[in-house]
Parts: sequence; structure tokens; C-alpha cells
Amino acid sequence: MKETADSEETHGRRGTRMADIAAMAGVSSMTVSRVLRDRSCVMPATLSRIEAAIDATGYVPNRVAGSLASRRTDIVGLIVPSLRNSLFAETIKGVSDILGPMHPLMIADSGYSLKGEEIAIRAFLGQRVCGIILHNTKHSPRGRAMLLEAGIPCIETGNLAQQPIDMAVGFSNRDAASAMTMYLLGRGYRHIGFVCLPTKDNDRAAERKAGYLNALSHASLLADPRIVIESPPGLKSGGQALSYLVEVVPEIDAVFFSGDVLATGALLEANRRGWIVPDRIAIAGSDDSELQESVSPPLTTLRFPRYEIGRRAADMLLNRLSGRSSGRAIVDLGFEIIRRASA
Amino acid sequence: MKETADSEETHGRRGTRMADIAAMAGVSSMTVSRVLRDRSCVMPATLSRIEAAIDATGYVPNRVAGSLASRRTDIVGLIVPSLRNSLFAETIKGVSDILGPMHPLMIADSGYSLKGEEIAIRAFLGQRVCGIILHNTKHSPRGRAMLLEAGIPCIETGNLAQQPIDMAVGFSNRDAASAMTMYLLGRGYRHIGFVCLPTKDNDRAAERKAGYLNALSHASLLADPRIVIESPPGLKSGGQALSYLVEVVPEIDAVFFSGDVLATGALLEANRRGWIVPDRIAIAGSDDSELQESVSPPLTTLRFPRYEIGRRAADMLLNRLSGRSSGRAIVDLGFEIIRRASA
DNA sequence: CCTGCTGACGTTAGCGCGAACGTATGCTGG
DNA sequence: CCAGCATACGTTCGCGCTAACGTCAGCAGG
Repeated sequence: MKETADSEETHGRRGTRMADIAAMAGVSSMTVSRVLRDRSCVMPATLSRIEAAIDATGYVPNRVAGSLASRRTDIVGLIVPSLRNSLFAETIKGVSDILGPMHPLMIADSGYSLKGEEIAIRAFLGQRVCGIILHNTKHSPRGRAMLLEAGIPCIETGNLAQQPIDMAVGFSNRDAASAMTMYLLGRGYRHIGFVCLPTKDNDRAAERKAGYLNALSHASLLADPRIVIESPPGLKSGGQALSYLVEVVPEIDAVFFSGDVLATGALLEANRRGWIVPDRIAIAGSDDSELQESVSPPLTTLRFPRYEIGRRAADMLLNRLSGRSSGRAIVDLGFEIIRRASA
Repeated sequence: MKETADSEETHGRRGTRMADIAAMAGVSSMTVSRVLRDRSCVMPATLSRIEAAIDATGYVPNRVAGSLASRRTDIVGLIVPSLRNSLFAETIKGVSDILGPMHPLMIADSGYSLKGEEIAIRAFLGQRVCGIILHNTKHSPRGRAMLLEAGIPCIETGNLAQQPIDMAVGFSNRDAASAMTMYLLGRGYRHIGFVCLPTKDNDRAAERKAGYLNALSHASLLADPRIVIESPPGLKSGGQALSYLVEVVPEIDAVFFSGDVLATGALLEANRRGWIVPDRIAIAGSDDSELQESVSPPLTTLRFPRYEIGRRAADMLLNRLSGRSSGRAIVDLGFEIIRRASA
């Protein structure tokens, strides 16, 4: 004869349920449910019996069942172009810090592709997330439609959306790039090169290029297309871009690197060549980091409040969920030009 | 008289359910369910009717309900000490790349604290994740007990656990630090300083310090406690550590920086002081990055396969879930010493 | 003494799916 | 001609919780 079929040791693996706790405490499961969500609405004596039972069993409420019954989850979905990029890590950290353990965070990586974003959106909607934070302003039509249809709060961060799906928080890449270009013009540079990341599916890079061109035309200068280039991300890539630019247009006197660590790479390349920055050539970067401050000479860069953007995005989401706010909102957190020795 | 109570436009917000699709396609909801999980087990004609209905409505299956019914989710939980640190970002990316959209990834930040990790574990178990990946080998007793009790696959990554809860994949920080110290000894350095991150609640840093001390004693050398220090992370902090060490023990001829960007900060500081590296002092780092390769002189560092660790961890998790593997496993992915000019 | 109210708790009825099992139909072979 | 089996699909039930409502005791005030 075999073992008892339903012994604790074998099939007992099903785990403690709320009804078990209720039975142990001599109450109905509804009372346990209430304790779990708001301990103040049961009598102290009852409460302590229930808590004793929970402690004794190590009961962990099943949020899946709870979510189905209440028709909502506390899960927030976040989609970033890349999980590798430390820029996005700042925003992720800001989101995570505000959400806390009460709102689990689901993160997906779109791989810088619209299709990837759409797949992630669908997956998140399947999980019935209570809100979505995106780090891209450009979306596939289908992705946009799904978000609209879902009727959940949606926050687009980073580059400020002109036609947000719902809410947006960030800064204007165009304005920032324009401001930096004007700064360089104000310092007397006249042959200013521009390097950004590939603009395909990357509205941020495209906006920065537009800002640069905009500033030049405001100053009644013609952009020289030979020194407006796109480059893959990375330190080496920045160095290569600098090499390319000075070869094509030797009279170039400044370069604005708009993206990742390109400027740092360029500076290291200039140092390697023994050029004095900014005398031979001025270098301006973006996305200030401790690194850019520590190189020699320290880099003049744009600084964006990425961590704060994450916090605000999460904050706006929670406010909407708790009904403390409603309706569309666009929050511009601006940018700073950090003036240092390199330009 | 008010509007019809249940019109599509007002209360119709409840969303499409599987039964709706089934009705549209003239089948039972079970058939729809089957299509969603394995399209090959229904007839082509039926399948196309169902898919047409899904397309027409934009139906997104409710995974919350599905998970409750099947008593399992596809969600993987990942806990990292910090979301800000690009080191962990590599591993996160590896995990995410393997999991793909079929296995949503929930990420929590323990804030380098055991208590924070425990809270995250509890939250994940509440969501009934199908597996957990941890980036820490040290856990609170309660956290450890919950993981054991939960009976789900658990993978500890990073520093190789000696007593893993379940499975582990990573490398030995101790061996790596020991190897680097021996390398420096082999190059003739005799007054080797050591800087690591604070060892409290950070088994990785503690292991590295142990490896360093181990190598010295193997070489029958006594460690000088004045030049074995802990330092907060960051570029500046690395520079400060270097300044401190040379002041305390001027005859110091090499420093092994075990953590984050400390070594780079030290190198930049040395450059600022006009010291020739490695002639005045040799500098070795850890956690190789493009940055460490690009500074001048390029840094000798330890390299850890962080991305690969993420991939393997996710891979082991999925294998376990699909039943293709079982039982404990410890995978050592090793490390490399990258020899460059700085030491 | 009855009404009305508040507080503390119980009861009922699902939430939207999927596991397990049931059924109808066609097809094969002896 | 029917057992035997596979294929394609339907039915039933319940996963573990919560919203909504019900109940009952206690108490104040007229």
C-alpha cells in the first residue's frame, strides 16, 4: 500500500491559503483579508490571533488571486531601450526608489526597436500592469493604440513628447542641443562639428541634431554637412569620430558630442594626440557623469536630471492611481549646461 | 432618464474576455485557450476564425487569471544590490536577453541591505514568481528560509556561493583577487596596497580582501594593515584612496583596487599629480570596462563574465522549469587578468 | 421601547482562465 | 461491422482571493 496521498510531506506542497490562517485564528477569511490590507479595521484581540497564525505558518498572500478578484495589480511596467546603458539605469533607479516594494516593477528591454517595444507592451498588458512607463517618444502605431485602448496610466519619459499618449516627464533634447550649440557660438567657435548616435528609431538623437541645426541657423550660419555625423555609441567610437572630423575639415574648432560617452572618447583621443583642449579643438559633451568631470581637462557637458525624471514619472503614476491627480500632464524638468575647461 | 447602464462606451471598459472571442468564433473558450498556448492542436479552419476574432478585438489574454488557474506564473524575479551600478546592468541584460518576452522580468533593488533583499523576496513570492535570481550570496536567515520553503528554483549569481540555496553561477572573487595579487608580486612589487568597497553586507568585497591576504601569506609576506583599506565607490573616492595610501606609506609601489571605478579614479589622480604609472606606482583594477582600456596608461584589470553570468543564470532557471535539468548545480565561469600598461 | 447608527465581522458570488475529464466523429483493421 | 484508437473539441469545476452586501451586537436619544 502506498503512502497517504495527501500527506504534508508530499502533496502538501500546495502552500498555506488564507482560509487556513482564518481557521487557525477562528475567523472568516474575509477578516484575514482585511488585516492584510488595513490592520486598523479589526479588533486588537482578533488581529493578534491572525498575526500569530501568519507568523507561525510563514503565510505569504497570493497576489495573483488577489489581483484577479480585485481586477487590478500593483505591478508597474517599465520599458527602456537598453538595460545596459547606465543612462537609463539612473531613471530606472528613480522609478524603483519611488515605487518601493508595494509596487513590483517589471522591466523590459525594447532593444532600441519599435517592434521590441510593442512586444513588451503586449506582454505587460497581458500581466495587467497598473501603469506603464516608457523611455521613448516614438512608438509603433499598434503599440500606441494598445496603450490608448488599455486605459491605464502611461508615462513617456526622456525626450519630451509633443503628442504624449497620456503623461510625459523629461526635457527637450532639441532645446538642450540648441543651447549648447549657442554656448559654443558665444565662445567664438565658428566651425562646430556635431556627432550624435544613429537617429533611426531614436527620437532623442534626432531631436538633438535638429536643435544643433536650429541654433546654427538662428546665428545665420550654414551647417557644414561634412561635419554633422552619426556614430555608434562607445568611447572608441567617439575617438574615431574626432579623428574623422579633423581629417575631413581641418579648420574645425569645436565638436559637440551628443550621446553617451562619445565626448569622453574624443577627449582621450585628443590627449593621445597631444592636442591641447580646447585650444586646438573644443569638446562639449552631454549626459554629465562623474567620469566627464574627472577627465583632464574636465568636460563641458549637458546635464539631464535622469534620476529625478524616474522619480517624477513614478510619482505621477502613483498619484494617478490613487486618484490624487487626473488628466494629462507634461512636465519639463529642463537641463543644465555644465561649464568646464574643455569648451 | 440616464443612459443605458452597460453600454460599450461607459461600463464596457471591462475588456474582452476569452469567452467573447469564443462566441465570435463559434467555439468554446477552451478552444481559444488551446490556440493561445499551442496553435497546432486545433483545425486550421477553426484556428483562422479564432485568430480573426482576436485580431478584430485586440484581445490580450489575462495572464493573471491564467496564472491563478494553472497555479504558476512565467514571471522571473531578479534582485540586485543596486540598479544604478553598471556592473549589475550587464548581468540584468544577460538575464533579460535569455528570458525574452515569454518570461516577464521583475526587478527589485535591495539597496545593498539584507533586510531590503528579504522584503523583495517576500514581494516576489507574493507575486508567485516561477523562479528567483539573486545577486548576493549572503542573506538574512528569514530570507534564506523563505526561499527554501517556496520550493522554486533559485539562482545565486556573482560571487560563487559555497553553500548555495539551490543553484549558483559566477566566479570566485577570492581566487580572482588572489590571482591579481600574485600577478603583482610576480612583477616584483613588494609594497602592495589594497582598496575595496565596504565589506559590510558585501560578501564580494570581503572575499576579495581575503584573496589578497591569502596571496600575500602564500608568498610569506606580511600584509601591512595601514595600506589595506575600504573605500566608498566612485571615481573621486579612488583618487582619494590613492592619496591617502601614499601619504601613510610612501614606499608603496602598487595598489590593487578591487571595486567599481576606483582604479580609474586613482589613475586619473596619479596623472593629475604627474606621476608615471607604473614607474612611481603600479595600479591594478577590477571589473574591466571600455573605460579602463581607454585611459592612459590603460589599466591592468580583472575581467568577470558578467553578461554571460546573467545568460547562464536565466538558462539554468529555464532548464529547471522545463524539467530538462534538476538538482543543484554550481557553475564557475572564472575570470581573466587583462594585462595592460598600468601594472 | 423602538429607531437609527456604528463597528466588527460573516456570506455569497464571482474574477478569467486552465486542468482534468467527457464526448462526438472519423478512421483502421480483423 | 464493430472494437479500438486518435483527433478535435466541449463541460465542469475550482485556483485563492476580494467587492458587495448582510448580520448582529451595542449604544444613544427621544
